[in-house]
Amino acid sequence: MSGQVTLKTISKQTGFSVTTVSRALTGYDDVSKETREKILEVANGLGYYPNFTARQLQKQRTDTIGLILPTYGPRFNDPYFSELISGIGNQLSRFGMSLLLSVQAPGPNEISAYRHMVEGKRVDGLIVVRTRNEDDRIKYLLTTTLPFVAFGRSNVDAFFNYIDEDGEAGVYELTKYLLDLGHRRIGFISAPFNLMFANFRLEGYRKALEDYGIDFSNEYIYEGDLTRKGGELGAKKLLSLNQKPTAIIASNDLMALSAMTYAQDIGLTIGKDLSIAGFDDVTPSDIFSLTTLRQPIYNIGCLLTSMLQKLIQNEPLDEPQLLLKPQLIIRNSTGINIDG
Amino acid sequence: MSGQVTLKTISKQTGFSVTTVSRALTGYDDVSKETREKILEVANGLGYYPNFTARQLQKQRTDTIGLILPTYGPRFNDPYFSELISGIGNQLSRFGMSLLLSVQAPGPNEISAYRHMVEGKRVDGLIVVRTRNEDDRIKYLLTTTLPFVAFGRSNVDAFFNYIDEDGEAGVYELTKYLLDLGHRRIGFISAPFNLMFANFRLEGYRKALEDYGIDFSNEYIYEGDLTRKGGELGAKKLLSLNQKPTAIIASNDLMALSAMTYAQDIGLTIGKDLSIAGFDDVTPSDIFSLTTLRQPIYNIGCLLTSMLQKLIQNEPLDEPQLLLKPQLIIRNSTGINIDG
DNA sequence: GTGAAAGCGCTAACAC
DNA sequence: GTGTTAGCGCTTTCAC
Repeated sequence: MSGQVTLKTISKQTGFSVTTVSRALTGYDDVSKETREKILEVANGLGYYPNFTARQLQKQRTDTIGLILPTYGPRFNDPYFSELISGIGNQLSRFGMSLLLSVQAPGPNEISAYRHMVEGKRVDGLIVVRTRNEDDRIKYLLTTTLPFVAFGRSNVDAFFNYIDEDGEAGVYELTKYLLDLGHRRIGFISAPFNLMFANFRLEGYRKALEDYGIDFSNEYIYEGDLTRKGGELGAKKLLSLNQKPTAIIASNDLMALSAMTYAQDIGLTIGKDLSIAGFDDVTPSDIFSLTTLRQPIYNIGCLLTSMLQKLIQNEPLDEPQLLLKPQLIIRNSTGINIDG
Repeated sequence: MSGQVTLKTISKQTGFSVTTVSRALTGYDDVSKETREKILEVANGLGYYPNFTARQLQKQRTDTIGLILPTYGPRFNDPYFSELISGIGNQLSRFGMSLLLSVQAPGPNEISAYRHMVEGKRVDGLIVVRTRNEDDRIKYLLTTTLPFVAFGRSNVDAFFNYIDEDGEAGVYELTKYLLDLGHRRIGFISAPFNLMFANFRLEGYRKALEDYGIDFSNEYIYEGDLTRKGGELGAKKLLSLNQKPTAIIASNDLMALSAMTYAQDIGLTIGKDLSIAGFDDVTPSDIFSLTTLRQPIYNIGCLLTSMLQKLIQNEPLDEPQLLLKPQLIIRNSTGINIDG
């Protein structure tokens, strides 16, 4: 590996000490102009590039943040994550930082993946996504000193920084909108109940019914898994009830879209025989003209990252816990209830 | 930072030298059983975790591979990348390796992003995706000694390892299928021509026409940008020709889907008035019943990664240049030509 | 202004 | 078996 150009190489070549070379290259002003120029010239000629690892070790800083995607199965088709990553990546690059990405399904190995990053000192901070009930990852991170930001709240007994969508308010508004259209039997295809956002969204639904004096019935709730399959099964179950719902809300667009497909397959006209709404407003939802609640996921990725960057720099956060209001996007998948 | 537990801490605590501690913990067998047990006990008690950076520096190995996503604009909604990342991530985790991810649009800064990873010695290898004509990234990597694998071929004057889909064969088959359905005017919404796969796919189209004795006309070709917008514009242009095409092939599903939407909006029935086909078979394509060519992107991610792992280990590759045949998936978006 | 020396935390070559 | 020594490439006191 004689090809490797280090400070030592330049030092030998120029006659200056490694220290001086380092200072010249880093831009310290206590190096004479001549020296600096000479060193820069040689460094450029040799194609010097600082060794990141060495710098990290010395500085005890990696300029890298970590993200562990909690994905099940072989794929994560939910466009949710790709938009998020895009936002994070773009924001990071503005500060010359990098992203260390892992893919690890929730379960016994998950915390190991976090430990690996945290205790192996691989990252300066972490972003936790898709928070859960009494989230183990957050509990773990709270025992460490590593800065982190969560996308989502969690019911743990301690303060932590997060950004979240106000799913409750969003779904409340959506449900009210459907109620105002005359719907009285509204099905709900939920996300897994261990996910925090599932409960908030369901709560918005429950409250809206309550405010309209309509009984909440478990029959109308289906716990889906956020995948297309889940949406289909949910629609199947709800639409086979004696008292079929005239509208269905799904906890994410992916499930809403497949519920829609299922309903169409059994001959229902969406927006007339059955209203369907989702949550997220990811890519194909507008093509399907799906009524939904928009989360600006790309922006949230940026925001999460800049929050984390501030935490790492020990700068104060103006809003350590940020609750964003999703925007109700009304399209053609919902309409007035024509069913008695 | 007294909290940091290092080999030194354990060394002091147990009385053994740092070396011995290191060897005991790494599992060398030249440490006595007693010593090892004692050391392990103390290490566990203290919650020791090896410092990754230090290990990297010493070993001159990062156990990390790099991926720089060449995305334009604020978003990359193409499910393509998320599936790829998922495959890469899962394969990496099997070997205890990590992924360093960057997001960098093609352009003057792109090579800097590569240099940053390569010359900063941040990764042991790289995956290059979405190869281009005379791909600068590949040319650059060829000047280094870093192992890399490309997803896609490129017309550079040197050998390199890649996996690619045989887009030419795939589109040839698809075009023939449409020709056999009686279509004679077939539009083609291409990917940007600087992308290698764009040309291969177009070539498959051209050859099939040739084999059927049909003139190739530039009028029927639209250079799209792989986004939804591009598909819409392409459909608009092609469907406003005097001699409208009766079928349209798009270079990816995203464009095919939005072309489909556009065509529906102007009153055409897909599969009857107009046949549409895409390429990729990403998530929502089956919902739309889009005829397409399937690329197993998740698997390709796994394959790319295991190829790269072998290269890094200096193991021989059975197939250093792998050309996969995409699978034609026929759905309802294509049908016989009813137009004279 | 510049250099010598120390050290970040780890591993490896070589003694004993 | 275990310890000593050296070193990965860099930054940072602290002298001079």
